[in-house]
Amino acid sequence: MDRERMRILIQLLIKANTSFRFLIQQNMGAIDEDITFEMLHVLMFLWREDGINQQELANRIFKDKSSLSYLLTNLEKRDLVKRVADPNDRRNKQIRLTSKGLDLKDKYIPFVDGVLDDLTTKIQPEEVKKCIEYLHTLETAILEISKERLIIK
Amino acid sequence: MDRERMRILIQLLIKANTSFRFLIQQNMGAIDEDITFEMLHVLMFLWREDGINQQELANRIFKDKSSLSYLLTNLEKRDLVKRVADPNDRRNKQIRLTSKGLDLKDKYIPFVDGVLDDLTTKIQPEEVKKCIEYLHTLETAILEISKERLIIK
DNA sequence: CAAGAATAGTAAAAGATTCAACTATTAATC
DNA sequence: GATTAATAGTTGAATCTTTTACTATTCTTG
Repeated sequence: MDRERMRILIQLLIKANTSFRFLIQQNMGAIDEDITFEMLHVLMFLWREDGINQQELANRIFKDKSSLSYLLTNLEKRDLVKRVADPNDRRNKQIRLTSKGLDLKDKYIPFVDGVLDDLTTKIQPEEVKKCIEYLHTLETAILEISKERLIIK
Repeated sequence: MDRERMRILIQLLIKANTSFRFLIQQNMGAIDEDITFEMLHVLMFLWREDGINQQELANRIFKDKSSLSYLLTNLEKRDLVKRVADPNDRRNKQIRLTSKGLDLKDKYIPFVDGVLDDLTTKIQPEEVKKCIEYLHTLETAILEISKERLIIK
């Protein structure tokens, strides 16, 4: 019974994730720019914290470093970001927004905020808070088991 | 404040999803078979409901029909499934497990169940139940807004 | 200080996803 | 019954993700 419930929970996790991406991606078309959900995810972070190094950025958006490298290459191609060697540690690359990349902020933030606001009209604040807590518990559990199984191997 | 909370919730959703896939994929290597997390996801469903048509399968595992087509091609290549035209509606393809595909069940189900059981040792049953409820609310909200915005467009 | 270990980022290859367009088939409409 | 619309699945192209291996750089150890 517990296992079945957990299975249902994981399925819901996958479903909600897929649905959210779809929601954003489908409605991004209204903004006349050539970026995808994944690029937007990167940009949204940079709009908050420009100049962060690549590894930290990968950690913060939960992407593999090589996935991020690919995405950044595409963003550089569009002249939205620049990779800059970190003077303090030449293994690192800092990611900087270009002025063009910064300009997109005014286009996309109202859109994303609009979606987030729409969501808040359908879920009670207390529900959001609770959902965060429970999901955090789940995510922490997943990470712990990941570690435990790594040790066993 | 509400928007910020919602943002945090979405981030957690993405993170938990990524973490779960990683947990499964990393530990699948211990089973000496050449399948990925995504293929396993498909197989797990077929082990429960063999012979389902492709569209229904895509719906049930929340994948785009073309993604599923790609995955099924890979599973067919490995002789794990077979596509069979549906005699009642020739637009449809039914997906059937081969005996080889069925044999994998005994290898993978104990593994996946083990992971799910591990998770249940770290989260209270009541927490799982609540998490399902809240996540379902979130997912329903996402779908509703998707529909509303589709109508607006 | 030198050697070995660890780290950040890139690249290649394969798998996976998405979007748009297509074909064959079925359903709906007149 | 004929025509139009809708549906299931495939395909191509681009994007994205993962794993592995690599290089350059930095850190750690003796």
